Amino acid sequence: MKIPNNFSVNRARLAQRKISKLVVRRDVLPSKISVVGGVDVTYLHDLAIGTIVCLRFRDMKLIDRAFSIVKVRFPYVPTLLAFREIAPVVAAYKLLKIKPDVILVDGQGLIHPYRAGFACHLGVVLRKPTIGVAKKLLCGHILTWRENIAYIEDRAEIIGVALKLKSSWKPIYISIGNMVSLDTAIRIVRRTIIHGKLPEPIRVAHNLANDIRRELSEEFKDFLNNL
DNA sequence: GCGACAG
DNA sequence: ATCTTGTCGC
Repeated sequence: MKIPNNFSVNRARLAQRKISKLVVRRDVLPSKISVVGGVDVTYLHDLAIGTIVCLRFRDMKLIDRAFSIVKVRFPYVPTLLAFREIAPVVAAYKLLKIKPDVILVDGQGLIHPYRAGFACHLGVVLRKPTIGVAKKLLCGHILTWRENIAYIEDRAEIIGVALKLKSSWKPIYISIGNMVSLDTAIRIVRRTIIHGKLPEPIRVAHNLANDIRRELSEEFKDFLNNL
């Protein structure tokens, strides 16, 4: 698939400029978090499978989950990921019985050239606290390490942190999405990491998405093979 | 102009 | 992200 047309890209840039202005960088969430959400999106041909899970903060137990399957309407373009993934995630969010206090997103928040990563985009659209957790850096650079954490700076602005969970592992990159301060975002991410280097809500959402994709490809095996 | 570039 | 088994390393 090719980049849409310049008009769509320009519209997306204008939208990102507005979204970045709507991002709330202070804590506007309960002081005692009780439910943490996690989202992920996976693909099967031209279908996007969006998942969202709710874990009880106290013990990271799964208490609700939902998913949606929609046709992909936007190609993957670095810096425009949100436009590709937001539809399936919002659709899944609406199906939840229990709404999370804060949502962990697989991707960047403020660590984005226009300060409008997927976590910011989703947080503004849902008017919900969100946090971006990414496995790679999209922009900016790592400043001085203090223990296992280092700020990420871009154009003279601190936009997130790199966190090394094991000396031999590559760091993960944490940035705020909406309605949380960076300090709170770091605290929440640290408390939700149990296995591996990703927060439990994101891992569970990722596993759910993969399970659904496997079932789908199994169900339509013959049909898909003839494409 | 060139390179880099979340999932 | 996805196509994919064994395999190198902690």
